[in-house]
Formats: sequence, structure tokens, C-alpha cells
Amino acid sequence: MFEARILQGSILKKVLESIKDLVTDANFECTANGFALQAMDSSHVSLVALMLRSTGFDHYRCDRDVTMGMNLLNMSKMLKCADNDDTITMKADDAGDVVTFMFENPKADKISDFQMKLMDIDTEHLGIPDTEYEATVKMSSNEFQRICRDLSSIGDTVTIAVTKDSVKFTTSGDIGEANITCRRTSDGDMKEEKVKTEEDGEKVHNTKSSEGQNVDIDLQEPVTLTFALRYLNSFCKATSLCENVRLQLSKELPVVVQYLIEDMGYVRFYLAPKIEEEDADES
Amino acid sequence: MFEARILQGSILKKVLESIKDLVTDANFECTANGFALQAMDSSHVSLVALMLRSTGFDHYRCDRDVTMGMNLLNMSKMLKCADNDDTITMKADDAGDVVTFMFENPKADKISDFQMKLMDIDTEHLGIPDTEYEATVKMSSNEFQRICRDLSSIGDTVTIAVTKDSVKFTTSGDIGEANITCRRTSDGDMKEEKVKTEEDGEKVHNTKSSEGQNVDIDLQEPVTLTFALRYLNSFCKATSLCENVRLQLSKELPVVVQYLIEDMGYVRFYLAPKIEEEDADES
DNA sequence: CTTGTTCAAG
DNA sequence: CTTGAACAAG
Repeated sequence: MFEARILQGSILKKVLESIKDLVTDANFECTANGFALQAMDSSHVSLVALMLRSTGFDHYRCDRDVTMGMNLLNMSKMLKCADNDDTITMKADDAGDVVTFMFENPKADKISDFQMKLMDIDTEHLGIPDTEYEATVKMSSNEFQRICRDLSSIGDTVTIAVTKDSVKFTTSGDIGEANITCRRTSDGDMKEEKVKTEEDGEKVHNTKSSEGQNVDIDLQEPVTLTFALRYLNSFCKATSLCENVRLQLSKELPVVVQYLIEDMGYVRFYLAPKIEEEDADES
Repeated sequence: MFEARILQGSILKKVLESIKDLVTDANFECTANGFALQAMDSSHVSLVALMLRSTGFDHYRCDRDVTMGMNLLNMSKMLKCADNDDTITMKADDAGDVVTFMFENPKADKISDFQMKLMDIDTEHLGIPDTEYEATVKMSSNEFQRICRDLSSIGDTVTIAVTKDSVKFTTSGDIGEANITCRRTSDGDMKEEKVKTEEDGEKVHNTKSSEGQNVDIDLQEPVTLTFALRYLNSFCKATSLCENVRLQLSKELPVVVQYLIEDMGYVRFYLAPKIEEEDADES
């Protein structure tokens, strides 16, 4: 028996809004550890990884591991029937060919339950290597969304160039070219911060970031990579999940676009860069 | 000569918005008593009854009864030309082949008048029996709208089951099933309220309802009926007219969905239930 | 968080 | 052209 109750149902709604356009069908893996999903988009260019840890739920019970194959569009339809301030409970028995979504409003005078048939989806469970990235950029998720949206009105791809002090987004198209450069917010603070980070671990770093640190760059090696804006714009639907987005880049590796979900986990999107030689093939 | 002036023109606009998709042409009956309409929708499945009492108008004059046959789409087009805070005056002389809509903005520095040709529409004036209903549900019109909209993303019909303590809305479709249960808000208050209603008439009852009474059920007999969501969703366009909606149900009778228009009257929609044996025919 | 408005998609 | 989604304001 699997049962997971999340007080703030809007989180689950937002998560599905952010991935349902990318992936049509996917297996949710329910374990004692949490509620997780990994799936490639239908064109096999991008990958989404969701983790909602069991500790982040209001109530969580998972007697044995369950795989729930769902059509994300249908799941999203049902979640849309929940109010943003509803509590959402997901349930499946071990036989597990049906999932139940239960919505309760805060006053508990309206209770809805929605049943959806589960599907058999065979997927190769893609192990994602835990790489060290050459560049890590943390910035306002709103700003990142704005940049991706703005640039897609000019071109189809964006080249992201990360240096020690800035991240530059570049595109070009029929009507012209565009460069958007975001400087790392404060050089002095950053150096100090880095020292502290090494001493005290990630925590100081995070605290600093939330204190008006707009762009935060952690660089081993300058990186320049090109991506399809179409996918980045899709990823940006997760913007409302988190104030900040983290981009991780390494030469010839997929970018990782991560939105943290407070106290619960994350949504991560992976997108392979365009290889220059392949540009002709992609168009 | 007929002349009716309503200060809050938005009411008339909303009324037309709520019925124009249901009924294409209809006769408005103008009498000393008020401005009324009864018409079946084009598929003869539902019926709309509108009453705007003369006492609710800012100015009302009706020397002799007039029947004004109008195309509601055209009437609605004209009313859309009125601002929401405009005063609307309707006029017809006794010859009566033309109706005039006059719009005045509050500052009285903009006055519009629109003339529309009337039509001859022959309708059997359907007498609607004043039935005692087995179940009466009063609830937030917003919530009712939300429920009907949500359920139509799952199925085409809704089964409404009213019991002493709750009203349950159920549907099912290809992707699954859904139940939404609204509990009668507070049992203790309800009983007290009923007594007061008998003593002091309807007024106390209404006052109570607006004080956070979400769902109010008056039951002679538990009722379960099934309706086409398409029509209910159409009825719900009247939601902005009134905070609360009243549903009246009896076995094998059309449901009455009523929106009160404060100090003026009501819009009522009637919809015949689906009979089980007919389900096959309907698909 | 609700409402109104505006924009895009079917 | 109609309807749903995104945005902004209260």
C-alpha cells in the first residue's frame, strides 16, 4: 500500500504543469525514500528527473516499492481539479492498477476523489551519473525564464557562455542577434563567500544566495554551450516552484537545470547541447 | 409605451451573457409586473426562465403588455456596447416593432442609443408547475461552477446525489472517475436556522446563508439524478449574478438551477435528467 | 487568493 | 471564433 499526503497541493500541481508538456507517459517510482520519476521526453533530447522525498510529505506510507505508470496529461487534468490550497493525497494498493487522488479543502467540507487507471510503461531506467560540473550558475528563476523567452523571439538556440564573472546568453536569427549578459552580482562578497563555503559547507553559500545575490557563479573552467530554446522554455514552466534556478554545465555534457522544491526535493531537467557539426542535421 | 431603466446595467449584461448561448430567439414579456422571459433551448432539453420585477428597476413604465421578440445574440451584442457601470434604459412604443437600448455613463457625458428590430416568434408559453421538490441544495455559485467545470474534464454527465448531510457529484469517463462531496456545513446551525425561517420568513434564512453557510440542504427524500454537464456549464455562466445557487431536485423531474438577482428577481434554468435507459441513445 | 484582462491555441 | 491559459492588479 502506498499513500502520500501533501499539505500544499499546489506544489504537486505545479510540478505536473512543468513536466506534462515534455513527457507524455512516465513511471513514478514510489519507495520508502520518496516519490520519484525519471523520463526522457518523446523526442529523446531531454530528460526530467523529479524527486519528492518522503520526509517532505505530511504523511507518507510505502509498504513496498510501487511503480505507477501514468499518462501525465491525464494526471494533470485531475490535479487541475484540486484547488491550490487543497491537501492532496495519492493512494495505490499493492495490486496497483489504479491510483486515487484525493483532494481536501482546508475547511474539510469538500472532499474529492479521482481514480485513474495506471499503465504499463517499459522504460530503461537511465542511470544519471553524478558528475562534477565545470560551471555552476545560480540565478533568479524569473530572470532565467525571462531571458529564455526573450531570446526565443529572436532565435531558436541559445549559447550560454559562463566565465568567472558573468554568464552570457547569445542567440541569433533572421531578424538579428542578441546578447544578454548577467554579471555575477558582487565580486567582493563572492570571494569571501567562497572561502566560507569551503569552511562551513553549502549552508553559508545558500544563505548568501537568498540575500539578494542575483547571479552566483562557481567555476572550474569557462564553458560555452548551445541549447535549443524550445526545451529551455519548457523547463521554465517550473519557475514558480522556486525563486532560484541552478544551471550546471560541462563541455559536451547535458546541462542540468534544477529547481529545488523546499523541504521536499527537486525537479531537474537535462538537455544535451547542440554540437556544432550537428547543427545542419537538427534544422 | 414600455420604458424600463436599470441603474446597474451590468446586471442586464450578465443576464444576457448567461442565456444567449442557450436560447437564440425569445419573447420578452413586458407587463406592469416586470420584464420576463421563458424559453426552451434550441434542442428542447433545457428551459430558461427570467424574471426582473418592475419594482427592481430604477424607473419602470408599462402602459399595456408588450411582447418583444428578440434575437438574444443581437441583443447581447448591443448590451456589450454598454459599460458595466452604465445605466441602461429599454424602450418600446406600443406599435412595438423596434426596441431601443439607451446607455448613459455615470457622469452623463456619454449617451448611446441602439435600436434593434423586433421579431415575431411564436412560442407555446410553457406553464411551469410550481412543484414541491424532494431536495433543495443551496451552495456557493462559484463552487458549483468549479465542480461542473472540473467534472467536465473527466466526463460528459454528472450524477448528483443529495442526502441529508451532503451533496455528491460523480462522473466517469475514459481517463477515470471522480467524486466530489460537499458536506452540509454545520448541522447545529441548520436546525436553529430552520426554526427561525419559519418564524421570521425568508429573510433570516438568507442572512444566515451569506454568513459563511457553504452548503445548505433541505431534504424531503434522498435524490440521485444524472445530468448533461454541457448544459450545467452553460447555466453556470450566471454565476456572477449571485453568490449562491439553489438546486432543486426531484426524481424524474427537471432540476431547477436558480440564481437570485438581488431586489429584482431571478434566472432559473431547468434541465431534464438523463434516464438510465436513454444513456445508449445519447451517445 | 481572487478578479479582470489579455494572449494564444484548437 | 471560441475557450483555456498566462498575467497583472486589488
